[in-house]
Amino acid sequence: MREGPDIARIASLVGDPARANMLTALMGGTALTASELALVAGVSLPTASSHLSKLMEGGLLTLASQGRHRYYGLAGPQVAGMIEAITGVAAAVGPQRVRPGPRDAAMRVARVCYDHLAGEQAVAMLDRLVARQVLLRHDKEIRLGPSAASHFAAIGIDVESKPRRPLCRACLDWSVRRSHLAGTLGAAILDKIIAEKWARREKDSRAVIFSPMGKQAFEKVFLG
Amino acid sequence: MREGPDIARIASLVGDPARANMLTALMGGTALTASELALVAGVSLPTASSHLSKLMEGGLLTLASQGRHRYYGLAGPQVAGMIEAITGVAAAVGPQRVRPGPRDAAMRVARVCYDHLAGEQAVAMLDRLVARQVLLRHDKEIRLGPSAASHFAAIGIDVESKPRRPLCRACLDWSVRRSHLAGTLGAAILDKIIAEKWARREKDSRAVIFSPMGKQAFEKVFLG
DNA sequence: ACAATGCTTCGATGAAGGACGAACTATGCG
DNA sequence: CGCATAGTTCGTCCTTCATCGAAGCATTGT
Repeated sequence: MREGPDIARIASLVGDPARANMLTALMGGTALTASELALVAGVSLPTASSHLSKLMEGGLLTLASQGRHRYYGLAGPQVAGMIEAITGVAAAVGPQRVRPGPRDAAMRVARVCYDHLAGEQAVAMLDRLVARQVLLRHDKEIRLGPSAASHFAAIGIDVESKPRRPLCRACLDWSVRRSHLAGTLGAAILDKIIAEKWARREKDSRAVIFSPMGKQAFEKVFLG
Repeated sequence: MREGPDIARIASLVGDPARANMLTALMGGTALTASELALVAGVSLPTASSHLSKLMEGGLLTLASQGRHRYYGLAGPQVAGMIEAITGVAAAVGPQRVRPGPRDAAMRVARVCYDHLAGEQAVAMLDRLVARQVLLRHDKEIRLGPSAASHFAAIGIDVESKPRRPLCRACLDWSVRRSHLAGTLGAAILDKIIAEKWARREKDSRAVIFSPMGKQAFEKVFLG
């Protein structure tokens, strides 16, 4: 009636519980098939298919067909950011729910948030990096400290080249209610954790499980 | 079914056209009465009242009763940020709409975005401040340059004291599709513009109309 | 070629919720 | 006190849309 972008259309796409569950599942960063998404959404395959075509039409998802599998993924960081923002409001506004965070203990400790690490571990990591002044923080604004380049280079992460996406971003952790590190640096650190096999992704979940040795290594590098 | 914050509940609140219009109107930053919101939403008063109580229950609005008037406003910056994020996705995803930006030409030039300035003027301002290195920008991250303190002090804006909200933030402008300046600094600049009477708020709209002299003054200070 | 798997389309059903008019409550004004 | 204005509550209508079973396509495997 008054305005350009059709915000109600987008919001109502997210506003259905089945679709919201799908999108939340896709925040794990990996693309999923229609059947998997039907499972997490708790609906039948036809119903899921209908939801998926709506989300596609709304531009929130991308589709990669591989043989008879069709992998759906989030359309991009902007969409992920929107889901994050909505999740943040929902978490802030909804302490009427009994459980204050993720039901699963493992999810509280460490989980994937689109392409970076979230949960207690991630919050502790950002805290420590800021305390050691590897990163400098003013509220939501995070930038590299003087020792950042050498610190991250030592573990094989390049922070010198300027990527198109923001290098550092604060992302409000909805279980701990404090910020963790997002952006390309956050993504690179998660890659590192998985590549070094310090932790593995829990199947069908966003949870990230550290091995005892991996936890030690992670803490040595990031919390030491 | 799987998860903590009830994101579908929040999103579905925004997902109704009438409510979306109300929230968008409240992005202007000023609280509005139920009748005014009924008007912008294009619904009858009873319908609006029903929507408003739902938004209240969802925690998206605050209410200030003054006599027989009840002023509804956005619950806070987090909610505003969420609306922004949704608007961004809707704008990015919805070029199927014929008009690429706000219908109203004045809205394209300058408008209020919750508590700061948006539109062509605002985008030009950020560009210029970055070009002059008053502000330093790496993608979404904006921080103060060396000359920022003196530059803003000269026009009566204090950037030294650290506020709780981020001082600078990039906010994607959905009409121009480039960033403008948000955060407390963005808000302070808008205050300045209004206080100096360089521009006035258009009634019942987010549009900001510069006077000829005000435009000159603004351009001298921020685009000069 | 035939079966099996993965997914989509079709059609019918049912429930949720948005719409408004009328009646009710509350505040302000003369 | 009585009238006007602002807003909410109630009851009812009606549209929208999520849901599922069954059937239809498409791709892979034997």
